[in-house]
Amino acid sequence: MLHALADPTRRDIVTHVLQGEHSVSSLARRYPMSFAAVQKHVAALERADLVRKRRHGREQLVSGNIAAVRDATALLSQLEEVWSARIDRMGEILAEPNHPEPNRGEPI
Amino acid sequence: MLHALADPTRRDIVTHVLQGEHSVSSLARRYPMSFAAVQKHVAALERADLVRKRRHGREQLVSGNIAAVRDATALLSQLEEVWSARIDRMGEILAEPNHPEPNRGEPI
DNA sequence: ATAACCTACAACCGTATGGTTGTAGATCAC
DNA sequence: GTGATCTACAACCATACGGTTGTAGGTTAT
Repeated sequence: MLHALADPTRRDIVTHVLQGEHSVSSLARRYPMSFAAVQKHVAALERADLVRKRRHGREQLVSGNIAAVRDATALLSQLEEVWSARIDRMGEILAEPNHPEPNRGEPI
Repeated sequence: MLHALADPTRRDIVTHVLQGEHSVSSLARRYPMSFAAVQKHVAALERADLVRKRRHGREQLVSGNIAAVRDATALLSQLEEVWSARIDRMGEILAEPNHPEPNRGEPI
């Protein structure tokens, strides 16, 4: 899923379809690559559930799935939480009376 | 950078080195793959500046760069902002008097 | 000095990725 | 019906990815 968002073209596609539905071909016109290439990008986003498709006559309308984007963001936020948890622990340790030397377990 | 975080092993490495410094070999011991493989992962994370290395004797101590993680999170958050901006616009449009049919520019 | 350890890097392999072109099925406009 | 359009998919290509093994250099311990 993060892999799907790692490509700039795909992020741009997600940005646009989050603002409203777009057909695959109208999306394809925005980028300097073939229709098939954009179609593959959309398929990759669809596989990651970042995007949904809805048939409308001969065209396929693509829209963004905000929930999946939030999931991705949450995943990264977890990393930040780990970091702040470490900071908290450091605060606790420093708050303790006569704390030992904080080496990495390698006694001198 | 998102690509660097797309791999589960690399995310796990980031998680650990955000909590404290670890040598490359001690990291390697955590995963069911060769030392060289883990070394490559660390190199990829270093290229994305998600991780820093510091020489200490014969070992190389790896630590996490929280700023880069925040940048990645911010990048995804921008997508969510686009979404909420759309919601806001929808509110405005609905608030307008006699709004026209919101088709996609294809007159019937 | 020798052995053990940590790291870096190159070479290789199978597979996935991002792109292309081409073909074919639906659907719409005329 | 015919032609234009939108989509899907297969085949192909070059490159990158994630993994392996092997080699070599620097550091520590004995």
